[in-house]
Amino acid sequence: MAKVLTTKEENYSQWYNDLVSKADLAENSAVRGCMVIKPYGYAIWEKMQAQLDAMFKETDHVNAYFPLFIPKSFFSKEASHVEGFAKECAVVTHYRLKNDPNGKGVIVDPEAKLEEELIIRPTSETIIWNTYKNWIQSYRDLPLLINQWANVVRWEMRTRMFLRTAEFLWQEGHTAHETSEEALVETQRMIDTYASFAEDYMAMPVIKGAKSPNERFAGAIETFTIEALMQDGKALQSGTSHFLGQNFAKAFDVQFATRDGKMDYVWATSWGVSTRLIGALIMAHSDNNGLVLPPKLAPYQVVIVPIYKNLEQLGQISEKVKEIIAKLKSRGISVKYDDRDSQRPGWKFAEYELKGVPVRLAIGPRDLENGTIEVARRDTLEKNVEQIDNIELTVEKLLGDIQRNIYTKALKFREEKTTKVDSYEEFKQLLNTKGGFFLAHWDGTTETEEKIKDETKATIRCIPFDGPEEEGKCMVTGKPSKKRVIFALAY
RNA sequence: CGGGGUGUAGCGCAGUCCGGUUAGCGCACCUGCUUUGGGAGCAGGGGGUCCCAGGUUCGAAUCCUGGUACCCCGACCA
Repeated sequence: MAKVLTTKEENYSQWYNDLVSKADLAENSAVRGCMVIKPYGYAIWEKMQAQLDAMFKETDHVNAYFPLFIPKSFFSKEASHVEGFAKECAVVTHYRLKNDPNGKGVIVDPEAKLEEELIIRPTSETIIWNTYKNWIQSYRDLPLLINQWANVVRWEMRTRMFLRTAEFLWQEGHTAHETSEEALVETQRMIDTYASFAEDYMAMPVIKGAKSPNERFAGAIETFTIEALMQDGKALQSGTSHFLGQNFAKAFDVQFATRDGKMDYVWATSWGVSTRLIGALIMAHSDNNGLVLPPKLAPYQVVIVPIYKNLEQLGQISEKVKEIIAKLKSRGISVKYDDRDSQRPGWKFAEYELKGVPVRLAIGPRDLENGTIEVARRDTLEKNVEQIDNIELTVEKLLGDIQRNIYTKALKFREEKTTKVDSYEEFKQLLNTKGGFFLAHWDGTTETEEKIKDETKATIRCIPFDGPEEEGKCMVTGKPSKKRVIFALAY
Protein backbone atom coordinates (compact mmCIF):
# COMPACT_ATOMS: atom_id res chain seq x y z
CA MET A 1 0.00 0.00 0.00
CA ALA A 2 1.21 3.46 -0.80
CA LYS A 3 2.45 5.23 2.28
CA VAL A 4 0.54 8.36 3.07
CA LEU A 5 1.37 8.92 6.70
CA THR A 6 4.61 9.59 8.48
CA THR A 7 5.02 6.59 10.78
CA LYS A 8 4.81 6.76 14.55
CA GLU A 9 8.33 5.42 14.78
CA GLU A 10 9.80 8.07 12.46
CA ASN A 11 8.24 11.06 14.17
CA TYR A 12 5.34 10.68 16.54
CA SER A 13 4.37 14.28 16.50
CA GLN A 14 4.33 14.51 12.74
CA TRP A 15 2.42 11.23 12.54
CA TYR A 16 -0.22 12.80 14.74
CA ASN A 17 -0.46 15.99 12.67
CA ASP A 18 -0.55 14.03 9.44
CA LEU A 19 -3.30 11.83 10.76
CA VAL A 20 -5.45 14.73 11.92
CA SER A 21 -5.20 16.32 8.52
CA LYS A 22 -5.35 13.24 6.27
CA ALA A 23 -8.25 11.66 8.14
CA ASP A 24 -10.11 14.91 7.60
CA LEU A 25 -10.58 15.69 11.28
CA ALA A 26 -9.31 19.25 11.50
CA GLU A 27 -6.96 21.84 10.09
CA ASN A 28 -5.17 24.92 11.30
CA SER A 29 -7.14 28.06 10.68
CA ALA A 30 -6.13 31.54 9.65
CA VAL A 31 -6.40 32.56 13.29
CA ARG A 32 -3.33 32.01 15.41
CA GLY A 33 -3.57 28.92 17.57
CA CYS A 34 -7.12 28.13 16.48
CA MET A 35 -8.33 25.06 14.65
CA VAL A 36 -11.10 24.34 12.19
CA ILE A 37 -12.84 21.12 13.16
CA LYS A 38 -13.96 19.54 9.91
CA PRO A 39 -17.23 17.62 9.52
CA TYR A 40 -15.72 14.20 10.13
CA GLY A 41 -13.91 15.35 13.27
CA TYR A 42 -16.99 17.17 14.47
CA ALA A 43 -19.10 14.07 13.95
CA ILE A 44 -16.90 12.29 16.50
CA TRP A 45 -17.38 15.18 18.92
CA GLU A 46 -21.16 14.99 18.41
CA LYS A 47 -21.08 11.30 19.28
CA MET A 48 -19.12 12.10 22.42
CA GLN A 49 -21.46 14.93 23.34
CA ALA A 50 -24.54 12.79 22.92
CA GLN A 51 -23.22 10.09 25.19
CA LEU A 52 -21.85 12.40 27.86
CA ASP A 53 -25.05 14.40 27.84
CA ALA A 54 -27.08 11.25 28.38
CA MET A 55 -24.82 10.29 31.27
CA PHE A 56 -25.16 13.71 32.89
CA LYS A 57 -28.91 13.57 32.60
CA GLU A 58 -29.05 10.15 34.21
CA THR A 59 -27.65 11.84 37.30
CA ASP A 60 -30.17 14.71 37.21
CA HIS A 61 -28.00 17.36 35.63
CA VAL A 62 -29.54 19.93 33.27
CA ASN A 63 -28.01 22.14 30.60
CA ALA A 64 -27.91 25.94 30.52
CA TYR A 65 -25.88 28.61 28.81
CA PHE A 66 -23.92 31.52 30.27
CA PRO A 67 -22.24 34.47 28.50
CA LEU A 68 -19.00 34.30 26.58
CA PHE A 69 -17.85 37.60 28.11
CA ILE A 70 -16.90 38.02 31.71
CA PRO A 71 -16.44 41.47 33.28
CA LYS A 72 -12.85 41.87 34.39
CA SER A 73 -13.89 42.65 37.95
CA PHE A 74 -15.38 39.16 38.37
CA PHE A 75 -11.91 37.73 38.05
CA SER A 76 -10.45 39.66 40.93
CA LYS A 77 -12.89 38.10 43.38
CA GLU A 78 -11.15 34.76 43.76
CA ALA A 79 -7.43 35.39 44.14
CA SER A 80 -5.92 32.01 43.27
CA HIS A 81 -8.34 31.61 40.36
CA VAL A 82 -7.19 34.79 38.64
CA GLU A 83 -3.58 33.89 39.27
CA GLY A 84 -4.12 30.62 37.45
CA PHE A 85 -5.68 32.14 34.34
CA ALA A 86 -4.42 35.73 34.13
CA LYS A 87 -1.54 34.92 31.81
CA GLU A 88 -3.68 33.40 29.08
CA CYS A 89 -6.74 35.58 28.74
CA ALA A 90 -8.08 37.32 25.66
CA VAL A 91 -9.47 40.74 26.58
CA VAL A 92 -12.09 42.80 24.78
CA THR A 93 -11.39 46.50 25.15
CA HIS A 94 -13.52 48.15 22.43
CA TYR A 95 -16.91 47.63 20.87
CA ARG A 96 -16.70 49.38 17.50
CA LEU A 97 -14.62 49.73 14.35
CA LYS A 98 -14.51 52.61 11.92
CA ASN A 99 -13.00 53.39 8.54
CA ASP A 100 -9.35 54.29 8.77
CA PRO A 101 -9.21 58.07 8.11
CA ASN A 102 -5.64 57.64 6.78
CA GLY A 103 -6.40 55.09 4.13
CA LYS A 104 -7.85 51.72 3.40
CA GLY A 105 -9.44 49.29 5.81
CA VAL A 106 -10.79 49.71 9.28
CA ILE A 107 -9.37 50.62 12.66
CA VAL A 108 -10.60 50.19 16.19
CA ASP A 109 -12.57 53.30 17.06
CA PRO A 110 -10.70 54.87 19.99
CA GLU A 111 -13.95 56.56 21.01
CA ALA A 112 -15.51 53.15 21.60
CA LYS A 113 -13.46 52.05 24.57
CA LEU A 114 -15.28 49.94 27.14
CA GLU A 115 -15.62 51.28 30.65
CA GLU A 116 -14.77 47.86 31.97
CA GLU A 117 -12.89 45.37 29.84
CA LEU A 118 -14.51 42.02 29.11
CA ILE A 119 -12.60 38.79 29.36
CA ILE A 120 -13.42 36.02 26.93
CA ARG A 121 -14.10 33.12 29.26
CA PRO A 122 -11.18 30.78 29.87
CA THR A 123 -13.66 28.90 32.12
CA SER A 124 -16.97 30.06 33.55
CA GLU A 125 -16.76 29.69 37.32
CA THR A 126 -16.86 33.44 37.93
CA ILE A 127 -19.82 34.39 35.77
CA ILE A 128 -21.73 31.32 36.84
CA TRP A 129 -21.26 31.96 40.54
CA ASN A 130 -22.22 35.56 40.05
CA THR A 131 -25.47 34.23 38.54
CA TYR A 132 -26.01 31.48 41.12
CA LYS A 133 -26.02 34.12 43.85
CA ASN A 134 -29.48 35.13 42.66
CA TRP A 135 -30.71 31.58 42.15
CA ILE A 136 -29.95 30.23 45.58
CA GLN A 137 -31.76 31.40 48.70
CA SER A 138 -32.53 28.27 50.64
CA TYR A 139 -31.48 24.68 51.12
CA ARG A 140 -34.61 23.93 49.07
CA ASP A 141 -32.81 25.37 46.00
CA LEU A 142 -30.04 22.81 46.42
CA PRO A 143 -28.44 20.89 44.96
CA LEU A 144 -28.11 22.95 41.80
CA LEU A 145 -26.75 20.67 39.09
CA ILE A 146 -26.03 22.52 35.85
CA ASN A 147 -23.88 21.80 32.84
CA GLN A 148 -22.93 24.06 29.96
CA TRP A 149 -21.69 23.12 26.49
CA ALA A 150 -19.51 25.96 25.32
CA ASN A 151 -16.34 27.23 23.77
CA VAL A 152 -13.58 28.78 25.87
CA VAL A 153 -10.42 30.68 25.01
CA ARG A 154 -7.02 30.27 26.59
CA TRP A 155 -4.26 32.22 24.91
CA GLU A 156 -1.70 29.45 24.84
CA MET A 157 1.89 30.08 23.82
CA ARG A 158 2.11 26.90 21.83
CA THR A 159 -0.73 24.91 20.41
CA ARG A 160 -1.36 21.40 19.04
CA MET A 161 -4.45 20.28 17.23
CA PHE A 162 -7.11 19.03 19.65
CA LEU A 163 -4.62 18.77 22.54
CA ARG A 164 -4.12 22.45 23.06
CA THR A 165 -5.70 25.15 20.94
CA ALA A 166 -6.40 28.78 21.75
CA GLU A 167 -10.13 28.15 21.48
CA PHE A 168 -11.67 24.82 22.32
CA LEU A 169 -15.06 23.21 22.83
CA TRP A 170 -15.96 21.58 26.09
CA GLN A 171 -18.60 21.00 28.67
CA GLU A 172 -18.32 22.44 32.14
CA GLY A 173 -20.52 21.35 34.99
CA HIS A 174 -21.01 23.69 37.94
CA THR A 175 -22.86 22.45 40.96
CA ALA A 176 -23.87 23.86 44.34
CA HIS A 177 -24.54 21.76 47.43
CA GLU A 178 -25.69 22.03 51.00
CA THR A 179 -22.80 20.20 52.56
CA SER A 180 -19.15 19.54 51.99
CA GLU A 181 -19.82 15.78 51.98
CA GLU A 182 -22.45 16.06 49.28
CA ALA A 183 -20.18 18.20 47.09
CA LEU A 184 -17.37 15.70 47.51
CA VAL A 185 -19.71 12.88 46.50
CA GLU A 186 -20.59 14.88 43.37
CA THR A 187 -16.92 15.49 42.58
CA GLN A 188 -16.28 11.78 42.85
CA ARG A 189 -19.40 10.84 40.92
CA MET A 190 -18.40 12.99 37.95
CA ILE A 191 -14.84 11.71 37.76
CA ASP A 192 -16.37 8.22 37.81
CA THR A 193 -18.67 9.25 34.97
CA TYR A 194 -15.71 10.46 32.95
CA ALA A 195 -13.77 7.29 33.64
CA SER A 196 -16.60 5.07 32.47
CA PHE A 197 -17.09 7.21 29.38
CA ALA A 198 -13.37 6.92 28.58
CA GLU A 199 -13.27 3.19 29.15
CA ASP A 200 -16.67 2.04 27.88
CA TYR A 201 -17.03 4.38 24.92
CA MET A 202 -13.55 5.57 23.97
CA ALA A 203 -12.10 2.14 24.81
CA MET A 204 -9.33 4.02 26.56
CA PRO A 205 -8.22 2.83 29.98
CA VAL A 206 -7.69 5.62 32.50
CA ILE A 207 -6.33 5.96 36.00
CA LYS A 208 -8.49 7.88 38.43
CA GLY A 209 -6.84 9.84 41.15
CA ALA A 210 -6.28 13.11 42.92
CA LYS A 211 -3.95 15.84 41.70
CA SER A 212 -1.11 16.93 43.94
CA PRO A 213 -1.69 20.36 45.53
CA ASN A 214 0.68 21.87 43.00
CA GLU A 215 -1.28 20.58 40.01
CA ARG A 216 -4.73 21.48 41.28
CA PHE A 217 -7.17 23.69 39.41
CA ALA A 218 -6.85 27.36 40.31
CA GLY A 219 -9.25 27.88 43.19
CA ALA A 220 -9.96 24.23 44.00
CA ILE A 221 -9.54 22.42 47.31
CA GLU A 222 -9.24 19.10 45.54
CA THR A 223 -8.88 18.12 41.88
CA PHE A 224 -9.67 14.63 40.65
CA THR A 225 -8.39 13.55 37.26
CA ILE A 226 -8.45 10.73 34.76
CA GLU A 227 -5.06 10.10 33.20
CA ALA A 228 -4.57 8.12 30.01
CA LEU A 229 -1.36 6.84 28.47
CA MET A 230 -0.66 7.67 24.85
CA GLN A 231 1.26 5.40 22.49
CA ASP A 232 4.44 7.48 22.73
CA GLY A 233 4.58 6.85 26.47
CA LYS A 234 3.32 10.27 27.51
CA ALA A 235 0.36 10.89 29.79
CA LEU A 236 -2.70 12.88 28.83
CA GLN A 237 -4.99 14.45 31.40
CA SER A 238 -8.34 13.62 29.89
CA GLY A 239 -10.88 15.01 32.30
CA THR A 240 -11.02 16.73 35.67
CA SER A 241 -13.51 17.16 38.48
CA HIS A 242 -12.92 19.79 41.14
CA PHE A 243 -14.11 20.16 44.71
CA LEU A 244 -14.16 23.92 45.17
CA GLY A 245 -15.15 24.00 48.84
CA GLN A 246 -16.75 27.33 49.71
CA ASN A 247 -14.15 29.40 47.88
CA PHE A 248 -16.36 30.61 45.05
CA ALA A 249 -19.45 30.89 47.24
CA LYS A 250 -17.53 33.21 49.53
CA ALA A 251 -16.01 35.18 46.65
CA PHE A 252 -19.47 35.72 45.10
CA ASP A 253 -21.42 35.75 48.35
CA VAL A 254 -23.66 32.79 47.62
CA GLN A 255 -25.35 32.05 50.93
CA PHE A 256 -28.43 29.98 51.68
CA ALA A 257 -30.80 29.49 54.60
CA THR A 258 -29.99 26.13 56.17
CA ARG A 259 -32.47 23.60 57.52
CA ASP A 260 -31.96 24.97 61.02
CA GLY A 261 -32.54 28.56 59.96
CA LYS A 262 -28.94 29.75 59.82
CA MET A 263 -27.04 31.17 56.87
CA ASP A 264 -24.19 29.29 55.24
CA TYR A 265 -22.13 29.39 52.08
CA VAL A 266 -22.85 26.67 49.52
CA TRP A 267 -20.34 23.98 48.61
CA ALA A 268 -19.29 23.81 44.99
CA THR A 269 -17.90 21.52 42.33
CA SER A 270 -16.93 21.99 38.73
CA TRP A 271 -15.93 19.42 36.14
CA GLY A 272 -15.14 19.31 32.45
CA VAL A 273 -13.96 17.44 29.42
CA SER A 274 -13.04 18.99 26.10
CA THR A 275 -12.34 18.30 22.44
CA ARG A 276 -8.96 17.19 23.77
CA LEU A 277 -10.70 13.83 24.11
CA ILE A 278 -10.57 13.58 20.32
CA GLY A 279 -6.79 13.96 20.53
CA ALA A 280 -6.76 11.27 23.19
CA LEU A 281 -8.83 8.98 21.02
CA ILE A 282 -6.46 9.43 18.10
CA MET A 283 -3.32 8.82 20.11
CA ALA A 284 -4.69 5.93 22.11
CA HIS A 285 -5.59 3.60 19.25
CA SER A 286 -4.39 4.70 15.84
CA ASP A 287 -1.69 2.98 13.79
CA ASN A 288 0.46 3.74 10.78
CA ASN A 289 -2.45 3.15 8.43
CA GLY A 290 -4.52 5.81 10.10
CA LEU A 291 -7.20 6.27 12.67
CA VAL A 292 -8.73 3.40 14.62
CA LEU A 293 -12.09 4.40 16.03
CA PRO A 294 -14.04 2.54 18.69
CA PRO A 295 -17.36 1.41 17.18
CA LYS A 296 -19.32 3.27 19.85
CA LEU A 297 -17.95 6.63 18.72
CA ALA A 298 -17.34 6.12 15.01
CA PRO A 299 -19.42 8.51 12.87
CA TYR A 300 -20.32 5.44 10.85
CA GLN A 301 -19.54 1.96 12.02
CA VAL A 302 -19.64 0.23 8.68
CA VAL A 303 -18.71 1.28 5.18
CA ILE A 304 -19.78 -0.72 2.15
CA VAL A 305 -17.64 -0.64 -0.98
CA PRO A 306 -19.04 -2.07 -4.21
CA ILE A 307 -16.72 -3.75 -6.68
CA TYR A 308 -17.95 -3.73 -10.26
CA LYS A 309 -16.91 -3.59 -13.87
CA ASN A 310 -19.71 -1.49 -15.29
CA LEU A 311 -22.68 0.54 -14.18
CA GLU A 312 -25.11 -2.27 -14.86
CA GLN A 313 -23.21 -4.46 -12.46
CA LEU A 314 -23.14 -1.61 -9.93
CA GLY A 315 -26.91 -1.49 -10.21
CA GLN A 316 -27.21 -5.19 -9.35
CA ILE A 317 -24.82 -4.84 -6.45
CA SER A 318 -26.63 -1.76 -5.16
CA GLU A 319 -29.88 -3.72 -5.03
CA LYS A 320 -28.25 -6.28 -2.78
CA VAL A 321 -26.55 -3.57 -0.73
CA LYS A 322 -29.93 -1.92 -0.05
CA GLU A 323 -31.07 -5.10 1.65
CA ILE A 324 -27.87 -5.29 3.67
CA ILE A 325 -28.17 -1.66 4.78
CA ALA A 326 -31.74 -2.24 5.92
CA LYS A 327 -30.69 -5.28 7.92
CA LEU A 328 -27.77 -3.44 9.55
CA LYS A 329 -29.93 -0.46 10.41
CA SER A 330 -32.48 -2.75 12.02
CA ARG A 331 -29.76 -3.64 14.52
CA GLY A 332 -28.92 0.02 15.12
CA ILE A 333 -25.70 -0.11 13.13
CA SER A 334 -24.74 3.03 11.21
CA VAL A 335 -23.67 2.48 7.61
CA LYS A 336 -22.22 4.45 4.76
CA TYR A 337 -22.52 3.08 1.24
CA ASP A 338 -19.81 4.53 -0.95
CA ASP A 339 -21.01 3.95 -4.50
CA ARG A 340 -19.11 6.88 -5.97
CA ASP A 341 -17.98 5.99 -9.45
CA SER A 342 -15.16 8.51 -9.26
CA GLN A 343 -12.88 6.46 -7.03
CA ARG A 344 -11.70 2.90 -7.38
CA PRO A 345 -12.15 0.24 -4.69
CA GLY A 346 -8.50 0.19 -3.64
CA TRP A 347 -8.58 3.91 -3.12
CA LYS A 348 -11.70 3.62 -0.99
CA PHE A 349 -10.22 0.81 1.12
CA ALA A 350 -7.23 2.98 1.98
CA GLU A 351 -9.39 6.03 2.56
CA TYR A 352 -11.68 4.36 5.10
CA GLU A 353 -8.73 2.80 6.88
CA LEU A 354 -7.29 6.28 7.21
CA LYS A 355 -10.60 7.42 8.64
CA GLY A 356 -10.78 4.57 11.10
CA VAL A 357 -14.12 3.08 10.08
CA PRO A 358 -14.39 -0.06 12.25
CA VAL A 359 -15.83 -2.47 9.68
CA ARG A 360 -15.64 -2.51 5.90
CA LEU A 361 -17.82 -4.65 3.71
CA ALA A 362 -16.79 -5.22 0.10
CA ILE A 363 -19.18 -6.82 -2.33
CA GLY A 364 -18.63 -7.73 -5.97
CA PRO A 365 -19.98 -10.01 -8.71
CA ARG A 366 -18.21 -13.01 -7.21
CA ASP A 367 -20.12 -12.44 -3.97
CA LEU A 368 -23.45 -12.00 -5.74
CA GLU A 369 -22.99 -15.46 -7.23
CA ASN A 370 -21.97 -17.08 -3.98
CA GLY A 371 -24.17 -15.18 -1.53
CA THR A 372 -21.08 -13.94 0.29
CA ILE A 373 -19.45 -10.65 1.30
CA GLU A 374 -15.96 -9.66 2.36
CA VAL A 375 -15.76 -8.38 5.93
CA ALA A 376 -12.67 -6.47 7.02
CA ARG A 377 -12.03 -5.18 10.52
CA ARG A 378 -10.00 -2.02 11.03
CA ASP A 379 -8.33 -2.86 14.33
CA THR A 380 -6.51 -5.99 13.16
CA LEU A 381 -6.87 -5.44 9.39
CA GLU A 382 -8.15 -9.03 9.08
CA LYS A 383 -10.41 -9.93 6.18
CA ASN A 384 -12.90 -12.79 5.95
CA VAL A 385 -15.49 -13.85 3.46
CA GLU A 386 -18.84 -14.32 5.22
CA GLN A 387 -22.33 -15.41 4.23
CA ILE A 388 -24.68 -12.54 3.43
CA ASP A 389 -27.43 -14.29 5.39
CA ASN A 390 -27.43 -12.90 8.91
CA ILE A 391 -24.70 -10.45 8.00
CA GLU A 392 -26.22 -8.00 10.48
CA LEU A 393 -25.54 -10.43 13.31
CA THR A 394 -22.01 -11.11 12.11
CA VAL A 395 -21.29 -7.38 11.96
CA GLU A 396 -22.94 -6.67 15.28
CA LYS A 397 -20.78 -9.25 16.98
CA LEU A 398 -17.70 -7.98 15.20
CA LEU A 399 -18.32 -4.40 16.33
CA GLY A 400 -18.49 -5.66 19.90
CA ASP A 401 -15.27 -7.58 19.42
CA ILE A 402 -13.51 -4.54 18.04
CA GLN A 403 -14.69 -2.32 20.88
CA ARG A 404 -13.35 -4.84 23.41
CA ASN A 405 -10.20 -5.61 21.50
CA ILE A 406 -8.96 -2.05 21.22
CA TYR A 407 -9.64 -1.50 24.91
CA THR A 408 -7.74 -4.65 25.82
CA LYS A 409 -4.88 -3.68 23.55
CA ALA A 410 -4.62 -0.21 25.09
CA LEU A 411 -4.81 -1.68 28.58
CA LYS A 412 -2.09 -4.18 27.83
CA PHE A 413 0.08 -1.40 26.44
CA ARG A 414 -0.43 0.64 29.59
CA GLU A 415 0.40 -2.30 31.82
CA GLU A 416 3.60 -2.94 29.92
CA LYS A 417 4.48 0.72 30.23
CA THR A 418 3.78 0.99 33.94
CA THR A 419 6.85 0.58 36.09
CA LYS A 420 7.34 0.51 39.85
CA VAL A 421 10.51 2.37 40.73
CA ASP A 422 12.21 2.79 44.08
CA SER A 423 15.26 4.82 43.20
CA TYR A 424 15.47 8.21 41.55
CA GLU A 425 18.34 7.01 39.36
CA GLU A 426 16.27 4.17 37.98
CA PHE A 427 13.37 6.56 37.44
CA LYS A 428 15.45 9.05 35.50
CA GLN A 429 16.98 6.34 33.38
CA LEU A 430 13.71 4.60 32.48
CA LEU A 431 11.73 7.81 32.00
CA ASN A 432 13.45 8.59 28.73
CA THR A 433 14.10 5.07 27.51
CA LYS A 434 10.90 3.24 28.37
CA GLY A 435 8.47 6.07 29.10
CA GLY A 436 5.01 5.44 30.46
CA PHE A 437 3.66 5.60 33.99
CA PHE A 438 5.98 5.31 36.99
CA LEU A 439 4.69 4.26 40.37
CA ALA A 440 6.96 5.80 42.95
CA HIS A 441 6.98 6.99 46.52
CA TRP A 442 6.89 10.72 47.09
CA ASP A 443 7.23 12.63 50.33
CA GLY A 444 4.15 14.73 49.66
CA THR A 445 5.94 18.07 49.36
CA THR A 446 5.68 20.54 46.49
CA GLU A 447 9.44 21.16 46.76
CA THR A 448 10.25 17.56 45.86
CA GLU A 449 7.67 17.56 43.07
CA GLU A 450 9.15 20.76 41.60
CA LYS A 451 12.67 19.39 41.87
CA ILE A 452 11.67 16.29 39.92
CA LYS A 453 9.90 18.40 37.33
CA ASP A 454 12.88 20.71 36.89
CA GLU A 455 15.32 17.85 36.56
CA THR A 456 13.28 15.44 34.44
CA LYS A 457 10.19 17.32 33.10
CA ALA A 458 8.08 14.55 34.66
CA THR A 459 5.11 15.54 36.79
CA ILE A 460 2.86 13.78 39.25
CA ARG A 461 -0.10 12.78 37.13
CA CYS A 462 -2.17 11.70 40.07
CA ILE A 463 -2.33 10.03 43.43
CA PRO A 464 -4.37 7.01 42.31
CA PHE A 465 -7.56 6.16 44.22
CA ASP A 466 -7.07 2.46 43.96
CA GLY A 467 -3.38 2.32 44.78
CA PRO A 468 -2.64 0.16 47.82
CA GLU A 469 -1.55 1.67 51.13
CA GLU A 470 2.10 0.82 51.34
CA GLU A 471 4.89 2.03 53.61
CA GLY A 472 7.81 3.37 51.61
CA LYS A 473 10.40 6.05 51.26
CA CYS A 474 10.33 9.00 48.84
CA MET A 475 12.57 8.14 45.91
CA VAL A 476 14.24 11.55 46.12
CA THR A 477 14.40 12.57 49.77
CA GLY A 478 13.99 9.23 51.52
CA LYS A 479 11.27 10.67 53.73
CA PRO A 480 8.37 8.35 54.61
CA SER A 481 5.49 7.85 52.17
CA LYS A 482 2.28 5.85 52.52
CA LYS A 483 1.32 5.39 48.90
CA ARG A 484 2.86 5.32 45.48
CA VAL A 485 1.93 8.13 43.09
CA ILE A 486 2.08 8.19 39.30
CA PHE A 487 4.81 10.13 37.57
CA ALA A 488 5.03 10.61 33.81
CA LEU A 489 5.96 12.95 31.05
CA ALA A 490 2.76 14.61 29.95
CA TYR A 491 1.12 16.55 27.17
C1' C B 1 9.10 35.86 25.18
C1' G B 2 14.20 33.15 23.84
C1' G B 3 16.47 29.69 19.85
C1' G B 4 15.92 27.57 14.90
C1' G B 5 13.24 27.08 10.21
C1' U B 6 9.87 28.15 6.19
C1' G B 7 6.54 31.45 2.92
C1' U B 8 6.70 29.71 -5.09
C1' A B 9 -0.77 26.62 -8.32
C1' G B 10 -5.77 23.51 -3.85
C1' C B 11 -1.70 20.31 -1.25
C1' G B 12 3.62 18.80 -1.02
C1' C B 13 8.10 20.68 -2.94
C1' A B 14 12.54 22.13 -6.53
C1' G B 15 14.67 26.60 -8.30
C1' U B 16 17.42 31.37 -4.45
C1' C B 17 24.16 30.29 -2.90
C1' C B 18 26.31 32.48 -8.31
C1' G B 19 20.14 37.80 -11.02
C1' G B 20 19.22 36.51 -17.52
C1' U B 21 14.30 32.08 -22.34
C1' U B 22 7.64 31.69 -21.61
C1' A B 23 9.00 29.79 -13.33
C1' G B 24 9.31 23.88 -12.95
C1' C B 25 8.02 18.89 -10.72
C1' G B 26 4.72 15.30 -7.98
C1' C B 27 -0.27 14.83 -6.10
C1' A B 28 -5.06 16.85 -6.86
C1' C B 29 -8.41 19.09 -10.78
C1' C B 30 -10.77 19.01 -16.14
C1' U B 31 -11.52 16.05 -21.10
C1' G B 32 -11.21 11.35 -23.68
C1' C B 33 -10.24 6.15 -24.05
C1' U B 34 -8.88 1.70 -21.54
C1' U B 35 -9.62 0.04 -16.50
C1' U B 36 -12.06 -1.40 -11.50
C1' G B 37 -11.33 -7.83 -5.58
C1' G B 38 -5.78 -2.95 -2.03
C1' G B 39 -4.43 4.27 -3.26
C1' A B 40 -5.04 2.55 -12.11
C1' G B 41 -2.64 3.49 -17.21
C1' C B 42 -2.06 6.43 -21.49
C1' A B 43 -2.99 11.00 -24.14
C1' G B 44 -4.42 15.97 -23.90
C1' G B 45 -5.70 20.39 -20.83
C1' G B 46 -6.57 24.35 -17.05
C1' G B 47 -4.64 26.78 -12.95
C1' G B 48 0.90 31.54 -10.41
C1' U B 49 0.15 39.39 -7.58
C1' C B 50 6.92 33.50 -6.63
C1' C B 51 4.15 36.44 1.56
C1' C B 52 3.96 42.23 1.65
C1' A B 53 6.39 47.08 0.94
C1' G B 54 10.48 49.72 -0.53
C1' G B 55 15.45 49.68 -2.78
C1' U B 56 19.74 48.09 -6.26
C1' U B 57 19.82 46.76 -11.61
C1' C B 58 19.02 47.13 -18.64
C1' G B 59 16.72 42.91 -16.07
C1' A B 60 14.77 40.33 -9.40
C1' A B 61 11.38 34.24 -7.12
C1' U B 62 16.87 35.01 -6.77
C1' C B 63 20.68 40.59 -4.10
C1' C B 64 19.74 44.64 0.04
C1' U B 65 16.41 46.99 3.93
C1' G B 66 12.01 46.83 6.67
C1' G B 67 7.57 44.39 7.75
C1' U B 68 4.41 40.09 8.18
C1' A B 69 2.54 35.07 8.57
C1' C B 70 3.12 30.17 9.77
C1' C B 71 5.87 25.73 11.65
C1' C B 72 9.38 23.29 15.05
C1' C B 73 12.28 23.28 19.91
C1' G B 74 12.00 25.70 25.07
C1' A B 75 9.12 28.59 29.14
C1' C B 76 3.24 28.46 30.13
C1' C B 77 -1.02 25.14 30.03
C1' A B 78 -6.97 21.01 29.40
